[in-house]
Amino acid sequence: MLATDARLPRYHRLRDSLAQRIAAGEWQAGASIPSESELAAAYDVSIGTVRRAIDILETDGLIERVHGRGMYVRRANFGGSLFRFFRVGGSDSPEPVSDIKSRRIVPACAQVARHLKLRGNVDVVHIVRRRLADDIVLLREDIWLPARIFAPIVDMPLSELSLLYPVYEKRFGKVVARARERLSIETADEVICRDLGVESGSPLVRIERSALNHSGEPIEWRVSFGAAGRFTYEIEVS
Amino acid sequence: MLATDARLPRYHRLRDSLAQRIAAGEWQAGASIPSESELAAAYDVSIGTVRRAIDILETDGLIERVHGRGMYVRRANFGGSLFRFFRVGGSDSPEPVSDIKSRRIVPACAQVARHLKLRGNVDVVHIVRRRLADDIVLLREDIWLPARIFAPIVDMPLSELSLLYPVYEKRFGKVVARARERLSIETADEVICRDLGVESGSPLVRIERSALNHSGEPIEWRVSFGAAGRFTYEIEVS
DNA sequence: GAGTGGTCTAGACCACTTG
DNA sequence: AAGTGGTCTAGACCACTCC
Repeated sequence: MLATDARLPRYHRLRDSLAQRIAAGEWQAGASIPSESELAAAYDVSIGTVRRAIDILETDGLIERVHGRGMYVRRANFGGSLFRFFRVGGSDSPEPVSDIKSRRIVPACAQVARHLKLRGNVDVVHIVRRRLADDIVLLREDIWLPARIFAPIVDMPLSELSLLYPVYEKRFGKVVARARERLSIETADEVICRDLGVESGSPLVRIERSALNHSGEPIEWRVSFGAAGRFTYEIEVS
Repeated sequence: MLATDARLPRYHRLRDSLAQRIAAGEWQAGASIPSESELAAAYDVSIGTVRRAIDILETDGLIERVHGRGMYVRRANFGGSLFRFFRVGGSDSPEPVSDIKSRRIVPACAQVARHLKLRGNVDVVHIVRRRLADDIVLLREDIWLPARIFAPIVDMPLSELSLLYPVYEKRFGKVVARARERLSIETADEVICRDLGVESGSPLVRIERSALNHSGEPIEWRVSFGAAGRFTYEIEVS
Protein backbone atom coordinates (compact mmCIF):
# COMPACT_ATOMS: atom_id res chain seq x y z
CA MET A 1 0.00 0.00 0.00
CA LEU A 2 2.80 2.43 0.87
CA ALA A 3 4.98 2.10 -2.19
CA THR A 4 7.78 4.62 -1.80
CA ASP A 5 11.10 4.17 -0.08
CA ALA A 6 10.58 2.29 3.15
CA ARG A 7 13.29 4.30 4.88
CA LEU A 8 11.01 7.33 4.86
CA PRO A 9 8.65 7.82 7.79
CA ARG A 10 5.19 6.37 7.37
CA TYR A 11 3.41 9.71 7.46
CA HIS A 12 5.63 10.80 4.60
CA ARG A 13 4.91 7.76 2.46
CA LEU A 14 1.25 8.05 3.27
CA ARG A 15 1.27 11.64 2.12
CA ASP A 16 2.93 10.59 -1.15
CA SER A 17 0.38 7.86 -1.71
CA LEU A 18 -2.57 10.18 -1.13
CA ALA A 19 -1.05 12.92 -3.28
CA GLN A 20 -0.60 10.44 -6.10
CA ARG A 21 -4.18 9.20 -5.85
CA ILE A 22 -5.41 12.79 -5.99
CA ALA A 23 -3.19 13.54 -8.99
CA ALA A 24 -4.47 10.35 -10.71
CA GLY A 25 -7.98 11.71 -10.40
CA GLU A 26 -9.26 9.04 -8.05
CA TRP A 27 -11.05 11.76 -6.13
CA GLN A 28 -12.35 14.68 -8.18
CA ALA A 29 -11.75 18.28 -7.19
CA GLY A 30 -14.28 19.28 -4.59
CA ALA A 31 -15.08 15.68 -3.68
CA SER A 32 -14.46 14.38 -0.21
CA ILE A 33 -11.73 11.88 0.52
CA PRO A 34 -12.14 9.05 3.05
CA SER A 35 -12.30 10.04 6.70
CA GLU A 36 -9.31 9.87 9.00
CA SER A 37 -10.46 6.64 10.61
CA GLU A 38 -11.14 5.01 7.23
CA LEU A 39 -7.69 5.96 6.01
CA ALA A 40 -6.13 4.68 9.21
CA ALA A 41 -7.86 1.34 8.76
CA ALA A 42 -7.12 1.12 5.02
CA TYR A 43 -3.42 1.85 5.43
CA ASP A 44 -3.14 0.03 8.74
CA VAL A 45 -1.59 2.95 10.58
CA SER A 46 -2.78 4.88 13.58
CA ILE A 47 -4.98 7.93 13.29
CA GLY A 48 -2.16 10.15 14.51
CA THR A 49 -0.06 9.11 11.55
CA VAL A 50 -2.90 9.81 9.15
CA ARG A 51 -3.37 13.24 10.65
CA ARG A 52 0.28 14.02 10.22
CA ALA A 53 0.18 13.08 6.53
CA ILE A 54 -2.96 15.15 6.07
CA ASP A 55 -1.31 18.12 7.78
CA ILE A 56 1.25 18.19 4.98
CA LEU A 57 -1.34 17.81 2.23
CA GLU A 58 -3.25 20.69 3.75
CA THR A 59 -0.29 23.07 3.91
CA ASP A 60 0.60 22.01 0.36
CA GLY A 61 -2.87 23.16 -0.59
CA LEU A 62 -4.00 19.84 -2.03
CA ILE A 63 -6.84 19.26 0.39
CA GLU A 64 -9.02 21.27 2.71
CA ARG A 65 -10.32 20.15 6.08
CA VAL A 66 -13.71 21.14 7.44
CA HIS A 67 -14.32 20.40 11.08
CA GLY A 68 -17.20 18.01 11.56
CA ARG A 69 -17.78 17.57 7.83
CA GLY A 70 -14.81 15.98 6.12
CA MET A 71 -11.81 16.55 3.90
CA TYR A 72 -12.07 17.81 0.34
CA VAL A 73 -9.79 17.89 -2.68
CA ARG A 74 -9.13 21.52 -3.44
CA ARG A 75 -9.97 22.86 -6.87
CA ALA A 76 -6.71 24.66 -6.68
CA ASN A 77 -4.54 23.36 -9.42
CA PHE A 78 -6.06 24.97 -12.44
CA GLY A 79 -8.33 27.55 -11.01
CA GLY A 80 -5.41 28.38 -8.80
CA SER A 81 -2.63 28.26 -11.28
CA LEU A 82 -4.32 31.11 -12.94
CA PHE A 83 -5.56 33.35 -10.24
CA ARG A 84 -2.77 32.45 -7.96
CA PHE A 85 -0.59 34.61 -10.14
CA PHE A 86 -3.10 37.20 -11.14
CA ARG A 87 -2.92 39.76 -8.41
CA VAL A 88 -4.27 42.88 -9.97
CA GLY A 89 -7.51 44.00 -8.45
CA GLY A 90 -9.05 42.92 -5.19
CA SER A 91 -10.29 39.43 -4.51
CA ASP A 92 -13.80 40.67 -5.12
CA SER A 93 -13.15 42.05 -8.57
CA PRO A 94 -14.63 40.19 -11.53
CA GLU A 95 -12.57 37.79 -13.59
CA PRO A 96 -10.93 39.75 -16.39
CA VAL A 97 -11.52 38.85 -20.01
CA SER A 98 -8.64 38.17 -22.35
CA ASP A 99 -8.52 39.90 -25.74
CA ILE A 100 -5.60 38.65 -27.81
CA LYS A 101 -4.48 41.23 -30.34
CA SER A 102 -1.63 39.30 -31.97
CA ARG A 103 0.42 36.13 -31.72
CA ARG A 104 3.55 35.71 -33.76
CA ILE A 105 6.78 33.80 -33.85
CA VAL A 106 9.66 36.24 -33.86
CA PRO A 107 13.39 36.15 -33.14
CA ALA A 108 14.11 36.74 -29.46
CA CYS A 109 15.58 40.13 -28.67
CA ALA A 110 18.40 40.27 -26.15
CA GLN A 111 16.20 41.21 -23.22
CA VAL A 112 13.65 38.48 -23.83
CA ALA A 113 16.38 35.89 -24.42
CA ARG A 114 17.98 36.81 -21.13
CA HIS A 115 14.77 36.46 -19.13
CA LEU A 116 13.91 33.14 -20.78
CA LYS A 117 17.52 31.97 -20.45
CA LEU A 118 17.78 31.26 -24.17
CA ARG A 119 21.10 31.22 -26.03
CA GLY A 120 21.93 32.07 -29.61
CA ASN A 121 19.47 33.13 -32.27
CA VAL A 122 16.28 31.44 -31.18
CA ASP A 123 12.64 32.15 -31.84
CA VAL A 124 10.00 33.04 -29.31
CA VAL A 125 6.24 33.27 -29.37
CA HIS A 126 5.13 36.86 -28.81
CA ILE A 127 1.57 37.40 -27.65
CA VAL A 128 -0.01 40.80 -27.19
CA ARG A 129 -3.29 40.99 -25.39
CA ARG A 130 -5.49 43.19 -23.30
CA ARG A 131 -7.34 42.17 -20.18
CA LEU A 132 -10.69 43.76 -19.56
CA ALA A 133 -13.17 43.73 -16.73
CA ASP A 134 -16.55 45.36 -17.13
CA ASP A 135 -15.41 46.76 -20.50
CA ILE A 136 -12.60 48.62 -18.80
CA VAL A 137 -9.08 47.82 -19.95
CA LEU A 138 -7.12 46.77 -16.91
CA LEU A 139 -3.90 45.64 -18.50
CA ARG A 140 -1.98 45.59 -21.74
CA GLU A 141 0.34 42.61 -21.80
CA ASP A 142 3.30 41.47 -23.85
CA ILE A 143 4.01 37.79 -23.33
CA TRP A 144 7.02 35.84 -24.56
CA LEU A 145 7.43 32.05 -24.62
CA PRO A 146 10.17 29.78 -25.99
CA ALA A 147 9.01 28.86 -29.52
CA ARG A 148 10.78 25.52 -29.32
CA ILE A 149 8.09 24.38 -26.93
CA PHE A 150 5.17 26.71 -27.40
CA ALA A 151 5.11 27.36 -31.18
CA PRO A 152 1.80 25.49 -31.69
CA ILE A 153 0.07 28.08 -29.55
CA VAL A 154 -0.12 30.51 -32.48
CA ASP A 155 -2.46 28.13 -34.32
CA MET A 156 -4.75 27.23 -31.48
CA PRO A 157 -8.30 28.60 -31.55
CA LEU A 158 -8.53 31.84 -29.60
CA SER A 159 -11.40 30.44 -27.57
CA GLU A 160 -8.98 28.03 -25.92
CA LEU A 161 -6.62 30.80 -24.93
CA SER A 162 -8.68 32.80 -22.52
CA LEU A 163 -6.51 31.47 -19.74
CA LEU A 164 -2.89 30.78 -20.55
CA TYR A 165 -1.46 28.92 -17.56
CA PRO A 166 -3.90 26.02 -17.84
CA VAL A 167 -2.91 25.75 -21.51
CA TYR A 168 0.78 25.61 -20.64
CA GLU A 169 -0.06 22.89 -18.19
CA LYS A 170 -2.53 20.73 -20.11
CA ARG A 171 -1.28 21.18 -23.64
CA PHE A 172 2.46 21.55 -23.11
CA GLY A 173 3.00 19.89 -19.75
CA LYS A 174 4.64 23.00 -18.32
CA VAL A 175 3.48 23.84 -14.82
CA VAL A 176 4.08 27.31 -13.49
CA ALA A 177 5.17 26.73 -9.93
CA ARG A 178 6.70 30.05 -8.99
CA ALA A 179 6.69 33.56 -10.32
CA ARG A 180 8.80 36.60 -9.61
CA GLU A 181 7.20 39.96 -10.16
CA ARG A 182 8.63 43.42 -10.21
CA LEU A 183 6.38 46.47 -10.11
CA SER A 184 7.31 49.98 -11.02
CA ILE A 185 5.68 53.21 -12.11
CA GLU A 186 6.34 54.72 -15.54
CA THR A 187 4.95 57.34 -17.80
CA ALA A 188 2.90 56.09 -20.69
CA ASP A 189 4.15 55.91 -24.26
CA GLU A 190 1.91 56.39 -27.26
CA VAL A 191 1.06 52.80 -28.19
CA ILE A 192 0.41 51.61 -24.68
CA CYS A 193 -1.81 54.58 -23.98
CA ARG A 194 -4.00 53.90 -26.95
CA ASP A 195 -4.54 50.33 -25.80
CA LEU A 196 -5.36 51.36 -22.28
CA GLY A 197 -7.46 54.33 -23.29
CA VAL A 198 -5.60 56.85 -21.19
CA GLU A 199 -3.99 60.13 -22.03
CA SER A 200 -0.44 60.07 -23.24
CA GLY A 201 1.89 60.96 -20.39
CA SER A 202 -0.27 59.72 -17.55
CA PRO A 203 1.26 57.41 -14.93
CA LEU A 204 1.27 53.69 -15.60
CA VAL A 205 2.02 50.65 -13.52
CA ARG A 206 4.50 48.29 -15.10
CA ILE A 207 4.53 44.68 -13.94
CA GLU A 208 7.29 42.38 -15.10
CA ARG A 209 6.84 38.72 -14.42
CA SER A 210 9.11 35.73 -14.80
CA ALA A 211 7.19 32.47 -14.48
CA LEU A 212 9.21 29.40 -13.58
CA ASN A 213 8.55 25.69 -13.30
CA HIS A 214 9.39 23.59 -10.26
CA SER A 215 13.05 23.33 -11.19
CA GLY A 216 13.41 27.05 -11.71
CA GLU A 217 13.52 27.00 -15.51
CA PRO A 218 11.83 30.00 -17.12
CA ILE A 219 8.57 29.22 -18.86
CA GLU A 220 7.26 32.65 -19.67
CA TRP A 221 8.24 36.28 -19.44
CA ARG A 222 5.67 39.02 -19.58
CA VAL A 223 5.43 42.76 -19.17
CA SER A 224 2.06 44.22 -18.28
CA PHE A 225 0.96 47.84 -18.18
CA GLY A 226 -2.05 49.23 -16.40
CA ALA A 227 -3.39 52.71 -15.80
CA ALA A 228 -2.16 53.76 -12.37
CA GLY A 229 -5.47 55.28 -11.36
CA ARG A 230 -7.50 52.10 -11.63
CA PHE A 231 -4.83 49.89 -10.20
CA THR A 232 -4.68 47.89 -7.01
CA TYR A 233 -2.47 44.94 -6.32
CA GLU A 234 -2.99 42.51 -3.49
CA ILE A 235 -0.58 40.01 -2.13
CA GLU A 236 -0.36 37.82 0.92
CA VAL A 237 3.10 36.79 1.96
CA SER A 238 4.06 34.24 4.54
CA MET B 1 1.38 28.14 34.54
CA LEU B 2 -0.66 28.55 31.37
CA ALA B 3 -1.94 32.05 31.79
CA THR B 4 -3.79 32.95 28.62
CA ASP B 5 -7.41 32.34 27.80
CA ALA B 6 -8.37 28.85 28.95
CA ARG B 7 -10.65 28.39 25.96
CA LEU B 8 -7.62 28.14 23.72
CA PRO B 9 -6.07 24.72 23.20
CA ARG B 10 -3.28 23.77 25.56
CA TYR B 11 -0.61 23.59 22.88
CA HIS B 12 -1.53 27.13 21.93
CA ARG B 13 -1.28 28.46 25.46
CA LEU B 14 1.93 26.55 25.96
CA ARG B 15 3.38 28.14 22.85
CA ASP B 16 2.39 31.57 24.15
CA SER B 17 3.97 30.89 27.52
CA LEU B 18 7.23 29.71 26.00
CA ALA B 19 7.31 32.59 23.52
CA GLN B 20 6.84 35.02 26.38
CA ARG B 21 9.62 33.45 28.45
CA ILE B 22 11.91 33.70 25.45
CA ALA B 23 10.84 37.30 24.90
CA ALA B 24 11.50 38.04 28.58
CA GLY B 25 15.06 36.85 28.13
CA GLU B 26 14.78 33.86 30.45
CA TRP B 27 16.77 31.88 27.91
CA GLN B 28 19.39 33.82 25.97
CA ALA B 29 19.74 33.59 22.24
CA GLY B 30 21.71 30.46 21.38
CA ALA B 31 21.05 28.86 24.75
CA SER B 32 19.15 25.62 25.03
CA ILE B 33 15.68 25.46 26.48
CA PRO B 34 14.48 22.54 28.65
CA SER B 35 13.97 19.22 26.93
CA GLU B 36 10.58 18.01 25.76
CA SER B 37 10.18 15.68 28.72
CA GLU B 38 11.16 18.39 31.20
CA LEU B 39 8.65 20.80 29.69
CA ALA B 40 5.97 18.12 29.72
CA ALA B 41 6.59 17.53 33.42
CA ALA B 42 6.84 21.23 34.29
CA TYR B 43 3.59 22.16 32.54
CA ASP B 44 1.89 18.88 33.40
CA VAL B 45 0.93 18.09 29.83
CA SER B 46 1.82 15.16 27.66
CA ILE B 47 4.88 15.13 25.45
CA GLY B 48 2.72 15.21 22.33
CA THR B 49 1.25 18.53 23.43
CA VAL B 50 4.70 19.94 24.09
CA ARG B 51 5.83 18.86 20.64
CA ARG B 52 2.90 20.55 19.04
CA ALA B 53 3.65 23.85 20.80
CA ILE B 54 7.30 23.54 19.81
CA ASP B 55 6.30 22.90 16.18
CA ILE B 56 4.76 26.34 16.09
CA LEU B 57 7.71 28.03 17.76
CA GLU B 58 9.97 26.37 15.23
CA THR B 59 8.02 27.49 12.17
CA ASP B 60 7.83 30.95 13.71
CA GLY B 61 11.61 30.86 13.80
CA LEU B 62 11.87 31.41 17.56
CA ILE B 63 13.63 28.16 18.30
CA GLU B 64 15.66 25.58 16.47
CA ARG B 65 15.59 21.86 17.11
CA VAL B 66 18.63 19.62 16.77
CA HIS B 67 17.97 15.93 16.79
CA GLY B 68 19.69 14.22 19.69
CA ARG B 69 21.05 17.45 21.08
CA GLY B 70 18.31 19.78 22.18
CA MET B 71 16.35 22.92 21.36
CA TYR B 72 17.92 26.34 21.06
CA VAL B 73 16.69 29.91 21.07
CA ARG B 74 17.51 31.31 17.66
CA ARG B 75 19.78 34.29 17.52
CA ALA B 76 18.42 37.39 15.91
CA ASN B 77 18.01 36.35 12.32
CA PHE B 78 17.54 39.42 10.30
CA GLY B 79 17.14 38.29 6.82
CA GLY B 80 14.25 36.27 7.98
CA SER B 81 11.99 38.31 10.02
CA LEU B 82 12.78 41.70 8.68
CA PHE B 83 13.45 41.66 5.04
CA ARG B 84 10.99 38.92 4.50
CA PHE B 85 8.38 41.63 4.53
CA PHE B 86 10.32 44.51 3.15
CA ARG B 87 9.71 44.37 -0.55
CA VAL B 88 10.37 47.83 -1.76
CA GLY B 89 13.47 48.14 -3.87
CA GLY B 90 15.39 45.41 -5.60
CA SER B 91 17.30 42.72 -3.74
CA ASP B 92 20.49 44.56 -4.57
CA SER B 93 19.43 47.85 -3.06
CA PRO B 94 21.08 48.92 0.19
CA GLU B 95 19.38 48.37 3.51
CA PRO B 96 17.18 51.36 4.25
CA VAL B 97 17.72 53.42 7.37
CA SER B 98 14.87 54.12 9.75
CA ASP B 99 14.24 57.67 10.91
CA ILE B 100 11.49 57.79 13.52
CA LYS B 101 9.78 61.15 13.57
CA SER B 102 7.27 60.51 16.34
CA ARG B 103 5.85 57.81 18.59
CA ARG B 104 2.76 58.46 20.62
CA ILE B 105 -0.06 56.67 22.35
CA VAL B 106 -3.33 57.89 20.90
CA PRO B 107 -6.94 56.72 20.79
CA ALA B 108 -7.57 54.40 17.86
CA CYS B 109 -9.59 55.91 15.05
CA ALA B 110 -12.25 53.75 13.44
CA GLN B 111 -10.11 52.69 10.53
CA VAL B 112 -7.14 51.67 12.65
CA ALA B 113 -9.39 49.87 15.13
CA ARG B 114 -10.95 47.91 12.32
CA HIS B 115 -7.64 46.77 10.90
CA LEU B 116 -6.28 45.82 14.31
CA LYS B 117 -9.59 44.22 15.24
CA LEU B 118 -9.91 46.32 18.37
CA ARG B 119 -13.24 47.08 19.98
CA GLY B 120 -14.39 50.07 21.97
CA ASN B 121 -12.29 53.07 22.88
CA VAL B 122 -8.82 51.65 23.02
CA ASP B 123 -5.40 53.19 22.63
CA VAL B 124 -2.86 52.41 19.99
CA VAL B 125 0.79 53.24 19.51
CA HIS B 126 1.25 55.47 16.48
CA ILE B 127 4.70 55.60 14.95
CA VAL B 128 5.65 57.87 12.08
CA ARG B 129 8.92 57.26 10.39
CA ARG B 130 10.81 57.66 7.16
CA ARG B 131 12.98 55.07 5.52
CA LEU B 132 16.01 56.29 3.66
CA ALA B 133 18.60 54.70 1.46
CA ASP B 134 21.62 56.67 0.33
CA ASP B 135 20.05 59.83 1.79
CA ILE B 136 17.03 59.42 -0.46
CA VAL B 137 13.65 59.10 1.23
CA LEU B 138 12.09 55.89 -0.01
CA LEU B 139 9.04 55.69 2.21
CA ARG B 140 7.00 57.62 4.70
CA GLU B 141 5.27 55.21 7.06
CA ASP B 142 2.45 55.41 9.58
CA ILE B 143 2.47 52.40 11.88
CA TRP B 144 -0.19 51.45 14.41
CA LEU B 145 0.10 48.85 17.15
CA PRO B 146 -2.25 47.82 19.98
CA ALA B 147 -1.12 49.87 22.99
CA ARG B 148 -2.26 47.16 25.40
CA ILE B 149 0.73 45.13 24.27
CA PHE B 150 3.15 47.54 22.68
CA ALA B 151 2.88 50.67 24.83
CA PRO B 152 6.45 50.30 26.23
CA ILE B 153 7.80 50.85 22.73
CA VAL B 154 7.35 54.62 23.05
CA ASP B 155 9.98 54.70 25.80
CA MET B 156 12.55 52.42 24.23
CA PRO B 157 15.78 54.00 22.99
CA LEU B 158 15.54 54.88 19.32
CA SER B 159 18.71 52.94 18.65
CA GLU B 160 16.86 49.73 19.41
CA LEU B 161 14.09 50.53 16.97
CA SER B 162 15.88 50.54 13.68
CA LEU B 163 14.13 47.28 12.87
CA LEU B 164 10.65 46.80 14.25
CA TYR B 165 9.76 43.17 13.59
CA PRO B 166 12.66 41.80 15.61
CA VAL B 167 11.54 44.06 18.48
CA TYR B 168 7.99 42.73 18.29
CA GLU B 169 9.46 39.28 18.44
CA LYS B 170 12.18 39.56 21.05
CA ARG B 171 10.68 42.16 23.31
CA PHE B 172 6.98 41.39 23.06
CA GLY B 173 6.94 37.76 21.92
CA LYS B 174 4.81 38.64 18.90
CA VAL B 175 5.92 36.94 15.72
CA VAL B 176 4.76 38.28 12.39
CA ALA B 177 3.94 35.16 10.45
CA ARG B 178 1.91 36.51 7.55
CA ALA B 179 1.25 39.85 5.98
CA ARG B 180 -1.32 41.06 3.52
CA GLU B 181 -0.38 44.01 1.37
CA ARG B 182 -2.40 46.17 -0.93
CA LEU B 183 -0.77 48.56 -3.35
CA SER B 184 -2.37 51.46 -5.13
CA ILE B 185 -1.42 54.73 -6.76
CA GLU B 186 -2.53 58.05 -5.35
CA THR B 187 -1.79 61.69 -5.69
CA ALA B 188 0.29 63.22 -2.96
CA ASP B 189 -1.09 65.42 -0.23
CA GLU B 190 0.88 68.24 1.33
CA VAL B 191 2.32 66.59 4.43
CA ILE B 192 3.36 63.39 2.75
CA CYS B 193 5.04 65.31 -0.04
CA ARG B 194 7.14 67.32 2.32
CA ASP B 195 8.38 64.15 4.00
CA LEU B 196 9.19 62.51 0.72
CA GLY B 197 10.66 65.61 -0.83
CA VAL B 198 8.48 65.57 -3.94
CA GLU B 199 6.23 68.15 -5.49
CA SER B 200 2.68 68.35 -4.27
CA GLY B 201 0.38 66.53 -6.66
CA SER B 202 2.91 64.07 -8.04
CA PRO B 203 1.99 60.35 -8.13
CA LEU B 204 2.60 58.27 -5.02
CA VAL B 205 2.56 54.59 -4.28
CA ARG B 206 0.48 53.66 -1.29
CA ILE B 207 1.18 50.36 0.45
CA GLU B 208 -1.16 49.15 3.14
CA ARG B 209 -0.01 46.24 5.20
CA SER B 210 -1.73 44.11 7.80
CA ALA B 211 0.75 41.99 9.71
CA LEU B 212 -0.65 38.93 11.46
CA ASN B 213 0.67 36.34 13.83
CA HIS B 214 0.38 32.65 13.15
CA SER B 215 -3.19 32.48 14.40
CA GLY B 216 -4.27 35.33 12.18
CA GLU B 217 -4.55 37.97 14.92
CA PRO B 218 -3.50 41.43 13.75
CA ILE B 219 -0.22 42.64 15.21
CA GLU B 220 0.41 45.78 13.23
CA TRP B 221 -1.21 47.91 10.58
CA ARG B 222 0.81 50.30 8.49
CA VAL B 223 0.38 52.61 5.57
CA SER B 224 3.47 53.54 3.59
CA PHE B 225 3.87 56.12 0.88
CA GLY B 226 6.68 56.34 -1.63
CA ALA B 227 7.35 58.56 -4.60
CA ALA B 228 6.17 56.66 -7.65
CA GLY B 229 9.20 57.54 -9.71
CA ARG B 230 11.75 55.93 -7.42
CA PHE B 231 9.63 52.96 -6.60
CA THR B 232 10.05 49.29 -7.37
CA TYR B 233 8.44 46.40 -5.59
CA GLU B 234 9.59 42.84 -5.86
CA ILE B 235 7.73 39.73 -4.88
CA GLU B 236 8.14 36.05 -5.42
CA VAL B 237 4.98 33.99 -5.22
CA SER B 238 4.68 30.27 -5.13
C1' DG C 1 -27.65 10.85 17.31
C1' DA C 2 -24.20 9.54 14.09
C1' DG C 3 -20.15 10.84 11.90
C1' DT C 4 -16.49 13.97 11.26
C1' DG C 5 -12.24 16.43 12.37
C1' DG C 6 -9.55 18.67 16.68
C1' DT C 7 -7.28 18.00 21.04
C1' DC C 8 -4.79 15.25 24.31
C1' DT C 9 -2.87 11.36 26.66
C1' DA C 10 0.85 8.04 28.34
C1' DG C 11 3.41 5.60 26.89
C1' DA C 12 6.86 2.64 23.30
C1' DC C 13 10.62 2.42 20.30
C1' DC C 14 14.01 4.48 17.08
C1' DA C 15 17.80 7.73 15.46
C1' DC C 16 21.01 10.85 16.77
C1' DT C 17 24.60 13.40 19.68
C1' DT C 18 27.69 13.60 23.33
C1' DG C 19 30.63 11.99 27.08
C1' DA D 1 25.58 4.55 28.05
C1' DA D 2 22.71 8.39 28.84
C1' DG D 3 19.98 11.91 27.09
C1' DT D 4 17.87 14.14 23.34
C1' DG D 5 14.46 14.80 19.64
C1' DG D 6 11.60 11.93 15.88
C1' DT D 7 8.15 8.51 14.93
C1' DC D 8 4.14 5.90 16.09
C1' DT D 9 0.47 3.82 18.67
C1' DA D 10 -4.39 2.99 20.44
C1' DG D 11 -7.12 4.84 22.36
C1' DA D 12 -10.20 8.95 24.99
C1' DC D 13 -12.97 12.94 24.86
C1' DC D 14 -14.55 17.33 22.76
C1' DA D 15 -16.54 20.46 19.06
C1' DC D 16 -18.72 20.70 14.98
C1' DT D 17 -21.98 19.47 10.98
C1' DC D 18 -25.82 17.26 9.24
C1' DC D 19 -29.94 14.66 9.40
